[in-house]
Amino acid sequence: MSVKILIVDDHPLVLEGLKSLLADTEGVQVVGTASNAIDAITFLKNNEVDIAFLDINLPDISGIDLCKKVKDQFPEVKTLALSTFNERAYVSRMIQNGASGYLIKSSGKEDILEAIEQVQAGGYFMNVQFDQAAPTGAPKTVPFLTRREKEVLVLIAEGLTNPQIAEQLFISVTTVNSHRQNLLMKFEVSNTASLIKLAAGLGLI
Amino acid sequence: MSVKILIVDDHPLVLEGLKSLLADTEGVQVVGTASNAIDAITFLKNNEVDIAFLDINLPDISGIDLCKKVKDQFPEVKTLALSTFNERAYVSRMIQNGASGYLIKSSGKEDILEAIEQVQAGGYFMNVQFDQAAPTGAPKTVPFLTRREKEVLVLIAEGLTNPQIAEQLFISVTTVNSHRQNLLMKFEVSNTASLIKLAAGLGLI
DNA sequence: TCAAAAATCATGCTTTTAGAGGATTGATTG
DNA sequence: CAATCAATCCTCTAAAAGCATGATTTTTGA
Repeated sequence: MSVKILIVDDHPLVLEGLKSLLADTEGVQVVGTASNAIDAITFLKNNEVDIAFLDINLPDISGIDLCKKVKDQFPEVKTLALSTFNERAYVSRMIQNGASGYLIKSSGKEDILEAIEQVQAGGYFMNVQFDQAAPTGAPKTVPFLTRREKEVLVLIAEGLTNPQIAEQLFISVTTVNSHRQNLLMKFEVSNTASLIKLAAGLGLI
Repeated sequence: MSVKILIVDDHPLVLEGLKSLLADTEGVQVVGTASNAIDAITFLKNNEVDIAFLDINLPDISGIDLCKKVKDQFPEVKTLALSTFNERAYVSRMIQNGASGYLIKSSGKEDILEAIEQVQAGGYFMNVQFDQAAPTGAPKTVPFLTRREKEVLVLIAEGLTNPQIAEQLFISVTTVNSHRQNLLMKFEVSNTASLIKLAAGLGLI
């Protein structure tokens, strides 16, 4: 009996690539694909799936949220995060949300098959490149940000100054500054440039 | 006689996906793939190619530079830029460097085939999504940056301050500041946060 | 070769950030 | 209920960034 796989990614090329790579493989069967979270959930309701490959960047909701939804509604479905370099740091969040592993999209066929094997056996799979190839100042994990911090972060990225942000959010400049300091602390950086670079690399802005 | 295609991308999945999409298509033949610029150039030296699909983010040199190299050394080869959302703005630079068009990686099969047809006929191809889906404050074009400006930009993104950058580059703080001001001007922004966000979105850092 | 562009430096001024050290309120939750 | 945490506000200082204006020297490309 073959492992039933659902692929969720909004890039037809990735979909096609994975399908093609897995097509001629014994014991593995791509039973469906989806390009957004809603279709993915719908598919899971109506079909039996062993492993769901989840892209981290989806048009409607983030892969992280989708992962949570899937594990909540379909706990028997194992999930594998699909990420690119820049999203490495997201992965720990996926794992926290119940993912059984992750694959970077530049993985070769061997990695992918190994991942499926491991995960299907109830284990976890992590690309080895994960730890070594962490480029330029990526944090170990995506810091947990509060609602307000996220708002402030976005406004900083849009180029607003503290006074402007204060005006926008109807709060005092000192409060904005507090959030700003907290952001710097949580990202373990010491200025706006690094902050924005990291946040951008993590897809937060 | 079929159109001979070379695909240059460092993601096996994209390579596989494109190959798979084009495999069963009449009149189109993927004659080779490369995952970096050096391999691509080598392949072009030894093989006849009609159209080269060039990923914008390659491990060794940027797709923009590769595009230039290809057009210099192999003017008869037509080039098609492969980009993701975030790199839209790069595309104009590719066109300036002689590319015959671009495809975003989320294109479907129809788009890809149409692109090949157009380009092979001597025309240009642009995804329609290009103009409409320009998100959050992207500039019309990627500003042209000088060598020094790029260096300074990277160091800013790494979180260095003007004094630190000055020390690093063995130049005066005022000079660093000049470059910084020029960067702000060229990107049409007024602070570091916006600058880094844009630069990150364009894959410059 | 000659003009444009790049890289270099300076001065003075204002605004914004970064950093330290608090303090208060309200909600959540074990 | 007490502890925790988010969100709010405060003062003060020093450092850095932003803005204007202007100038000299290399490079480089047409």
